Amino acid sequence: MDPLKLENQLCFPLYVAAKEVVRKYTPLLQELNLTYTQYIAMLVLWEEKEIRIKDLGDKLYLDSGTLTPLLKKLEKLGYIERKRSKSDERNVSVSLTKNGIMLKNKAEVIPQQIASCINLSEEEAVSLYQLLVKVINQTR
Amino acid sequence: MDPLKLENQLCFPLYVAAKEVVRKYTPLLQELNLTYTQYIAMLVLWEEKEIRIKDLGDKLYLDSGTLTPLLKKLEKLGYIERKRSKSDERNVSVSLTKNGIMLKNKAEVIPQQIASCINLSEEEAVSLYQLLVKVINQTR
DNA sequence: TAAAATATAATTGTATACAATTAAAATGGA
DNA sequence: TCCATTTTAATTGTATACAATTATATTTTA
Repeated sequence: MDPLKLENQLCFPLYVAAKEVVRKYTPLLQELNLTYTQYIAMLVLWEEKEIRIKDLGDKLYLDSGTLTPLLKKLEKLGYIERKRSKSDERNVSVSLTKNGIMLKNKAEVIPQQIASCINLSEEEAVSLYQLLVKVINQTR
Repeated sequence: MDPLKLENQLCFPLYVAAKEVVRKYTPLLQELNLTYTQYIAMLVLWEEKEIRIKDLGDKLYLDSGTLTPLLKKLEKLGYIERKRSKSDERNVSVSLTKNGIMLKNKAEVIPQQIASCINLSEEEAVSLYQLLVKVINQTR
């Protein structure tokens, strides 16, 4: 058993699966003018209404180097607004515009479309989810 | 159960786990002057000695848009050679240099180092592997 | 309180990813 | 054979990721 063989690597199918699933999102998200990363940022905003970039980064496991340009794009698209906090000027918060709120309707169909092409049983999906969470918690 | 909640998304922990595990590789691979993507390309070459870019792309799920600049970097580092096939000039093959072959020794320690920080049981690792393969096969 | 430390977003630089296109070579069918 | 199709790598353009640095603002501490 050679640990340097590609097929003996656990990380490689993880890397490929993530890449390929994200790629599945691409044509669906194009209808909303979003990329996958922009989409998960919108997911958070549809829950939170308003959030500091710092907290958004903690949730998405992304830093300002990724988020700053991404959020500027979402702002240019008219989905969000950015504003610097008055009480602590280090913080910038983002919040939904009317268009951003409305976009949620168009997004409703996406999870089902993805689920139907991933096509795991309920038990498999739960099991995969739990294993991934375990991996994530150990890499922190 | 809101399917648009971040925590109800299967893809999101998949995306994060892949990202974070790849990030774990980064400091280890720096010792070899490699990035993760360059590393998996080297894994294939340590098995195959020589391979067409097309076949390498099929194995790694990457296209020439990613591989061409990446392989040029590996060539510049002195780990591989690129040469166009004489019998079919559309094909370019890559093969290991002496330095590329020797690099394998330095890489031997990496799988164990990663395994120890992912820290899943044997059964969990097998289960995760199989679920990921299932996902990959369904996204093709 | 003044200096040091910390926190935050933005910037810079490097390396993917990938869709779409291009260019060259090879193949197949009329 | 000749032309349309296919195959392949390279190129182009856009969008991440992330380490490292920078610039401000805030908090802590001596």
